[in-house]
Amino acid sequence: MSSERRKPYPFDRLEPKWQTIWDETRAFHAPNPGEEKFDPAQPKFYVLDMFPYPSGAGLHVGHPEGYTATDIIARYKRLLGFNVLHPMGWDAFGLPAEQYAIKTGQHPVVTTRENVAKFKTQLKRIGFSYDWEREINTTDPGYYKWTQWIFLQIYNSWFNPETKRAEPISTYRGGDPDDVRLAYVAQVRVNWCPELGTVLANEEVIDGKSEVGGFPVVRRPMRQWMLRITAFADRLLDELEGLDWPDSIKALQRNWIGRSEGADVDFAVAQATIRVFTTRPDTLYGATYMVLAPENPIVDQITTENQREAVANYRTQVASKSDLERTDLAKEKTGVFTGAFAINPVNDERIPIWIADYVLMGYGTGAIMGVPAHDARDLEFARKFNLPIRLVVQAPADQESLGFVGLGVAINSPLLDGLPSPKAKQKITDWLEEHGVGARSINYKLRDWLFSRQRYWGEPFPVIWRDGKHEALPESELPLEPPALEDFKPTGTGEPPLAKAKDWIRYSENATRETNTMPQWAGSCWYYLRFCDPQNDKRFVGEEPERYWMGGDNDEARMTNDEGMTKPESPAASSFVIPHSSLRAKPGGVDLYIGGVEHAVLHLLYARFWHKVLFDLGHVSKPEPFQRLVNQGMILGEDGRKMSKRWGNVIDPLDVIEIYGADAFRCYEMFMGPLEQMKPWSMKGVEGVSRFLARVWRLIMEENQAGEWVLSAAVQDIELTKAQQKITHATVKKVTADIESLSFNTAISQMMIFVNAFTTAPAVPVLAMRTLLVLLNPFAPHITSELWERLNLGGDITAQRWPEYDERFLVEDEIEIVVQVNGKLRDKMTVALNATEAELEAAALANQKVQNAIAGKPVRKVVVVPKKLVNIVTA
RNA sequence: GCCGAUGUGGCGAAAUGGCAGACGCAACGGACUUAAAAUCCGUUGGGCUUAAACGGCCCGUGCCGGUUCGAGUCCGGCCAUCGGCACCA
Repeated sequence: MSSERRKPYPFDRLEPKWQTIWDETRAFHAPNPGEEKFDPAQPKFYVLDMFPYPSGAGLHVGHPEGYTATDIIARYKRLLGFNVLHPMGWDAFGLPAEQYAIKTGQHPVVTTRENVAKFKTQLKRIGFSYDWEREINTTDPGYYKWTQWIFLQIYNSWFNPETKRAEPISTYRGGDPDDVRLAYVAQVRVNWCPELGTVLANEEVIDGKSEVGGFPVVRRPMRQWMLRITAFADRLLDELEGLDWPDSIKALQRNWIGRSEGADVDFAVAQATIRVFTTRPDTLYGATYMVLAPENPIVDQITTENQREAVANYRTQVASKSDLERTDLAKEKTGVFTGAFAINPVNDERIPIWIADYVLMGYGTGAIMGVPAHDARDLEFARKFNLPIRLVVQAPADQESLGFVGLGVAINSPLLDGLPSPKAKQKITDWLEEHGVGARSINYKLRDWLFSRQRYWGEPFPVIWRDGKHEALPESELPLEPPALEDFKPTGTGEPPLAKAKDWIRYSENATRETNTMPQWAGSCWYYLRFCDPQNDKRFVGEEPERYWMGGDNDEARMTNDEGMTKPESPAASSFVIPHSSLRAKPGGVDLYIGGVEHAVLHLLYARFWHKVLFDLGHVSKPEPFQRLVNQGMILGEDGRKMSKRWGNVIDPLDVIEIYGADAFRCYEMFMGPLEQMKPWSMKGVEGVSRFLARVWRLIMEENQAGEWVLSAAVQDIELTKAQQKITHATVKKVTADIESLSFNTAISQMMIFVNAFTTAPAVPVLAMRTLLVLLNPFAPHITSELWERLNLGGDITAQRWPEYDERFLVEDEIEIVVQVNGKLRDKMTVALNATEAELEAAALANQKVQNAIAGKPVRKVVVVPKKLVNIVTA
């Protein structure tokens, strides 16, 4: 051997070999309905990864964590006979790609092509079983043609509040349809990022900085394209219920949508009526002042002459503050009296009207009633400006009523006294409605989606402007490709780079093209649909493939057995049980979607929104796109810190594969710990898993005199011993159940136990190896394919059926029983399986250690759990 | 402040309310080897007892309480760490 490290088994030769074979035989191609080799008798399973941005840095070990999990599921499901859709593609439009292009001074078309090639090579080297014939790229005209087409569907729709559905704009019977379109243009205070030269959605701004790059973001009014996602707020909220998603993600989405129920209340002022929103109408009697947002236009109308200057100064001061400064909680409350008064409708009290920046124009009505006794912010404000404070809610006995913000009992409120808060809310709201001075009301934190960007690398809007009005580009003109620009950098002024392409802009004599582009999320809002039918040039997805892969109506073909894995006692009963599957086809959508938690309120909310529009318009068969969602946990560096260039702790998958092979890499990623948990990388851990695979190899292969690997003489066609029989069936049972529950770490543990048990055996039964190889195949596809071939077991391992187990082989004649005294372990006894409870009790009481522990005390009770334990309770 | 998640050996972690620490890493001891690597076998939560071994005993899953014959697991209350939201009325 040379200085090169000796490989524990020849993964460096066999892994590329099998990858080539899989490519050449189209081993993982999933035929669509109607296609050759499509088997309609089999149920479908759609298992999807969140497709990556092909960044210049290539893969890091975080990417393949989720990808390996989905690949194991895909391979496992195929072995169970499912038609498995397991695709991969590239989310290549958007800021990261464009920033990279600018940084490297290359055109994004070039960098994207290179980055995609790099990612693809890396993914292939890990041996993922993607159906590469379905590969898609959001920047291909053949793809974004349909992104633009879907935009037009949205543009040509409105949300009918009666039906609570999106409907074609032609059904709108009101005035100007442009007022109700789901895609509209509005002058809004946007998040403008000077550094990136573009506006950003609320979801893309974190702590006043851009999510991409971390650059400062300022507020600035601009005319922009918006998508009316708020119309779907209730459905986006309600339909979360039925989804099999982590509670934490559901909570994040609920939080982001931020639904609040309450009431609008009208306060009369001299010149007008001011409406406030409150979630606590039951505290109306406690309103001792009113506060308007400084930007509220009504301020101009009501401000009195001698307060005019102070108000103007305050408004100027507020306008100059950044969002970050304004929302700084630590700062003191500020505000100015307008000189005006409002009348509280419930008691005709005259209360002063203030303006203060703790009231936001963008939420509710931009006006609040100040109830200092029962709101922390109002209390702080009232104390600072010496405004009156009136208790109107009695707190529970052990708590102070002043500053109590929970639910209590109404006091000092003539109409409501003695009522618990929820009842009081109802009563006062009814009263407000009866008197025409208020109504039930619901508000959301969710804002409409700011959908345009002043960047080059995105889908151009299929929209033209004529006489100051927008109109849709005819479908026949899709895809609308962006102009080929030499200089595609942001202009910095807010004018999109596309505006530089004078010829491109000019659509006709009197019409010009829209020059904004769509945000990076557009392509990822529907890519999972395109995977169903990626080459279709007539539709965004064919109806039949969409129904098959995204539908949920193939119940009759489902592989389920609700009896689960429990077995009847009688060996005469059917021996083989197909395990209960938590991964079975559930009604509708992608059956399993794995990706990072960072998309909780971005991609996952946007995609649900688009999907619902498409559903309402009859283009897709189910209302939700992703039935089951799992987030993989972040992988930290060996030092326990987040991987980053800064710490020099980034692990490159290819470096690991070079030394230990792709199978070891895959297995280690899964062996580290629970999929959803954050966990640190450990090269030593990879080595351990690599040793395990090498033991599997040497169980079947041995080196001859010439240093060649040949089939081991120990492998023989012999019967399994009883113990081997048992561990084999136990392993099938555990590995199957663990894959179903995505507990890949313990599945691998069980296979290690299995291999350890056979390592010492004088002869290795080929039958046991056969079972092991199939079980291990989803985890380590290369080594198992090679060993399957070497053992000459017939066919390709990917065409085998998943092994079944027989509960009968798991039971023993004798079992070990735990004996406790007062819940403490004292001894273990081996007893016959069929020992009666009375026999168990007698045996336990006769036990010497038990007698010692009892020490003559009277026995009060004996608990017998058959096949498990005996617990003796003394006085 | 609100919402969510997590606390178990030296480390990654296992444990349908029933033997805490499976499996792996690290460490230590042994076999093989001229030697090393690789491989194989063994030990390994803490403490007490014992000359030593065997054996025996006590303690131990963030903290305090509760339910139970029995709690890492269920319930109540705290603490800590991480993530999200945050003047949202």
